[in-house]
Amino acid sequence: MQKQETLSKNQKIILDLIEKSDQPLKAYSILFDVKKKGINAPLQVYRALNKLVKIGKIHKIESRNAFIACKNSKCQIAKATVFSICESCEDVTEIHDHKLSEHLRDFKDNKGMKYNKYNLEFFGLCKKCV
Amino acid sequence: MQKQETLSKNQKIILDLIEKSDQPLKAYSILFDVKKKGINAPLQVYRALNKLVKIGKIHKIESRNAFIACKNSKCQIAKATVFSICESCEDVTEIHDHKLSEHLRDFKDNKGMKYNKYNLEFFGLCKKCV
DNA sequence: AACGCTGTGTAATAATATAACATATTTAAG
DNA sequence: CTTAAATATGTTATATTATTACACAGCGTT
Ligand SMILES: [Zn+2]
Ligand SMILES: [Zn+2]
Ligand SMILES: [Zn+2]
Ligand SMILES: [Zn+2]
Repeated sequence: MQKQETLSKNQKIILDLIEKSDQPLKAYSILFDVKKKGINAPLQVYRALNKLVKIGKIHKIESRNAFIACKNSKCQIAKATVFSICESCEDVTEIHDHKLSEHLRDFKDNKGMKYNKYNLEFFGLCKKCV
Repeated sequence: MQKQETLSKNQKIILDLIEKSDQPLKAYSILFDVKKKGINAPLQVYRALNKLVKIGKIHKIESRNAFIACKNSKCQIAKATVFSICESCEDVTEIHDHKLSEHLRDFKDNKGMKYNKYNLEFFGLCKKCV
C-alpha cells in the first residue's frame, strides 16, 4: 500500500479496468475499453501494462498474451507466479501454494545459473469443464 | 523412435533446422531460412511448428515466442516442460530435474482442477552473464 | 536555470499468428 | 480396388500483438 498512490493517470485507468475483471484481458480489448477515457493508442496501453507488470500489480499470462490483476495484497512476487488455466473455458486462477513456492524458490540447476524470477502455468480442465 | 518416420516433408525440413540450433528459433526466422527449400508462407511454418510441438519434438518458449528442439530422446513430455532463460544473453536450456518434476506432477490445487500439462520458465543470469 | 527522470500523445511500422479456400496425399474401411 | 476420412500442402489475405521514433510536458534535484 505504498506504490498505489504514485500511479499515473493512464496507469490508474488501466489497472482499474483489469482489477474489475476476474479474468485476463488482452491489450487491444483494454484499448477498446479505455478509448472513452481518452486513451487512443496501443502504445499508451502497453506502456501502462509494462509498468504495472513491473511493480507487480498485474501479471502477464504468457501463453495467452493477456493480463490479470494480482489479488495478493502483499504481492511482492511479480517475480514468482503460478497460474492454473482451463483449456476449455480459459478460466485463469493465480495459485499461491506455500510448499510449491518453496520448491521453486529453492530450485538449483547444475549450471550455476542465478535465478531471480519464474513463471509456471498449469493447464487442464476446471471442475465445470471436466 | 517411432514417430520420426511419419513426419511430412515440411515438418522434417523445419525440425532439422530447429535441431541444428541449440537455441530457440522464431517462426519468421525459420521461414526466412527455409525459403530456399520451397517453403514460402508463414502458415506453412506455423502448421509444421504446431504439429512438432504436439508430438513433443520441439517446445515453445512462451515468454519468447520461440521454438527449441527437445533433446530428451525419451521425451513423452511435451506436457511437462521446464526451462531456464538467461535474461542477458537469452540462452535457453531445457531442465530435467526428477525431484522438481515429481513435485509439479503431484501438485494439486484446492479447486479440484484436473491438470494434464504444465510449463515452467525460470529467468535469471547464466554463469557467463553474472 | 539546467538536468534527469518519468510520463504523455501521435503516427507509423514491425513481429507474431490465423482465416479461408482449393487441392493433394496418405490411411483405413468396406 | 474403391471410397471416405484424415492429414498435409500451397497461396492469398488478414488479424493480432507489440515496438520504434519523435515531440513535448511535469516534477524534483542541483
Ligand atoms: Zn500475484
Ligand atoms: Zn473450465
Ligand atoms: Zn523436452
Ligand atoms: Zn547469459
